[in-house]
This record gives sequence, C-alpha cells and structure tokens, in this order.
Amino acid sequence: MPRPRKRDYDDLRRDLIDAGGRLLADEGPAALSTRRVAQATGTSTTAVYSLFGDKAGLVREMFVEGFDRLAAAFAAVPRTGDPLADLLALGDAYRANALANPHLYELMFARPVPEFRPAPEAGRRIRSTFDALVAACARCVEAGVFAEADPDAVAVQLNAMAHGLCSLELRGALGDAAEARAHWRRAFAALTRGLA
Amino acid sequence: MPRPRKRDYDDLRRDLIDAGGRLLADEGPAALSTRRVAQATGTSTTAVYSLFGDKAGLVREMFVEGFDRLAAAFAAVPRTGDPLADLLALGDAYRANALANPHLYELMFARPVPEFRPAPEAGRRIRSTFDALVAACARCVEAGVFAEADPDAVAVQLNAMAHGLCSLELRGALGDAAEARAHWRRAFAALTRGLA
DNA sequence: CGATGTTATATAACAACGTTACGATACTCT
DNA sequence: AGAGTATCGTAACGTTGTTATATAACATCG
Repeated sequence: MPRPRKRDYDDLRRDLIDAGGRLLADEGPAALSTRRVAQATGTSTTAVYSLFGDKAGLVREMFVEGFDRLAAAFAAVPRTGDPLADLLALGDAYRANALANPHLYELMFARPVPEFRPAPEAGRRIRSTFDALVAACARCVEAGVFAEADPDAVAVQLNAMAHGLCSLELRGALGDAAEARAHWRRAFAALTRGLA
Repeated sequence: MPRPRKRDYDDLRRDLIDAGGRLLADEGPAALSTRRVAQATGTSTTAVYSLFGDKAGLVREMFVEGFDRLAAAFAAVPRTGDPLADLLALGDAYRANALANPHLYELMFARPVPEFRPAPEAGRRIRSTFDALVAACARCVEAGVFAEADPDAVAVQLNAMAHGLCSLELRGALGDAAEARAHWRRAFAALTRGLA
C-alpha cells in the first residue's frame, strides 16, 4: 500500500475548508482563491487539487458545511406540544443561522463563486434539512392548526417566505434588527393565518 | 469641448451592455470577462474602462437593465377594478420576468459576479419598482380586501414570498412548470387570505 | 533492515483574468 | 486650419485556476 497518513489527511481537509470559510467571511468571495487558502493553511495549491479535485470541490464542501449548520440549528429546536410554535421556532432558527453565517448563507443560495454551481445531486442534502420543515408542517396539519393540505406544499410556502425575508434582510432592506424582527413576525402571522 | 461623438458613444455603450447580457445568459458568469465582452463588441477592454470605469461599472448597467425590465413588466400590468386581481397579476409579472431573464434575475438578487456588489445607492432604483407593489397593496387595503395595515409592510411580505418562490423555481425545486404554477397559486392564496 | 513502488505535495509554468500606462486616433471648438 | 481633449487599441503587470514535473515520505517486500 501507498501512503495513507489518514490522520493528517483529514486534518488538512478540515483546515482547508475552515480557511476557505474564514477567507470568505472576512474578505468576501473575491479573496477566496486557491493560493490564499493554501497559504492560510501552510500548504500549497496542489493540496486543494489532490484533496478536492477542484476549487469548486473545496467550495462544495463549504456549501455542505452550510447545510450541516442549518440542519444542526433545526435539530436544536425542541419539539413542544404546540405545533405552530414549533414551526415558528424553526423559522427563527433559519433566520438566526443565516444572520450568524451570512457568507455561508450566500454560498448556499446566491452563487457568489462563479466556479461553483451546486450539483442537482447536492439537492438531496438540501432535501434532508427541508424534511424537518415538512415534518413540522405535517404536525400542524394533523393537529388541525392548518387546514387539510399537502405538508410538502405548505413547507414550500414557508420556505419561500423565510428565504425571501432572509434575502431582503441580508441586503439591508428590512431596516434595523427590531424592524426586521417585526417584519418576520407579521409575515409568518399572516401566512400561517392564511393556512389555517 | 472634448470629443463627444455622442452617437457612437451611446451605441458602443449599448453594445457592450448587450454583449455582456448575452455572454452571461449563454455561458454563465464565468464567461463574463472584459476581454470576451470587448471581443464580442469588436472593441478592446479599454472601452469598458473609459465608458464604465470598471468591470463592476459595466455589470452595474446590466443590473439596472434588469430592474428596468422588471419595471416595464410591472407597468404593462393593467389596473382593473379588482385590486386583489391586480396584485396577483403583479406577482405573475414578477415571475414571468424572472423566468424570461433568469441571468438578469440572478444578477439582481444573487451575486454571480464577485467584482460587483450592488451599491446602497442602487437601492433607490429598486425602491421605485417596489413602489408599484406598495401602491397595489395600498389599494387592497383601501378597498377592504386586506385588513388595515401599513401597505409598505404588506408589500414586504408579498415581495419576500415572490422572491422566495422565484429563487426556488429557478433552482428547479418547484418541479415542472405546471407544478410551479400551482405552488405560486397556493402560496399567494394562503398569504392574501391571511392578510384579509 | 534496506530497496522499491506508490502517493502526497511543493515548485514552477501556462493561459486567462482585471486593470493600468502609453500612444495614436478622431473628434469639437476657436 | 490649428489646438486641445476624450476615446480606444496595444501592451504590460500582477493575480487567478489549473497542470506538469520533481521531490519527499510512507508501506510493503526481500
């Protein structure tokens, strides 16, 4: 056999992904170059190519990291006896995650790195975080909080609203934090009332 | 005075903007380089810098072109006696414009060109197309179709929903055209019912 | 334990990128 | 007609993504 060196291998992978995230967060997408990432990790550009194949491959890992964080944020939302409150808490978690990791949110939904376009295959991982939302919607339907409807279709509506609001807020179109929170509250109040 | 040459000047401007649009639409953001644009227009990269200052300056023109098209699509929506129908027609126009110019839509609301970040000043032009939406919301409130509310806040909710749905549809997450249309209908039915 | 084969990674090169300095051209105005 | 200035082609600089090459480090076999 050749040269596994499994330990350092995984460490280097993580280091490169983390360095990419830091670069993206601190200096924006233009600073996310293979050289900068390699330099920040104390290695050379070749590492990116042997470990990820491409710059796009590295960015793809940062992309799934973004969805992993979102999934973690969703998983941390407790399930109480109130399905509607749970659903709204999911919305808050979505917003909090986007505000805490704006660069990853952008990477997930705004395509800031021209080399990287999320593959349709990546849709499956997105889907798995989406399922948490669908389940919460299903509970609302079962509990009679929402009118009889396909939970999947309901989830699409809430997802669209959440993403639309995040998009506006990150662009600064929702005013300060207090105003933004009010927009969120009103929007989900109206939408969930319409779904009842 | 210097060397106006107003005629060719404006023509060249338009040609460069159009070439950029074609390049972006046909080959994606990675192909949108000053050299490609200049070559497609039969000129050289310097033209971009003397006419727009920057690559970002050229992209900014494409950006406002996107909003001009959206404004034109909004302006083409007739105002009938039914305020709610008018509002929904505005939503359809928004969707149709996004599907007809997906690359411009991406430029307006995502961030496919790292060099270009919409200036806060550009917000004013966005605002002017947003105002058409606000006016339609105000008519719904006045007519009693919606409950008493700040038309601006209502418009934010509809805007967020529309953008969220467009974003999902352009990503292919809304199924085929028929399914997507059904999602749109259901989403706005629920939201406008909740606003009543 | 030393030789060998295989892999990981640094070095250096390539084409293409955004940008700028420089010169030449083509126009407006006196 | 002459003078002055904005436009724009040429060519260069540094940086980008990527790849070919070469070296170094490890696992296995003799």
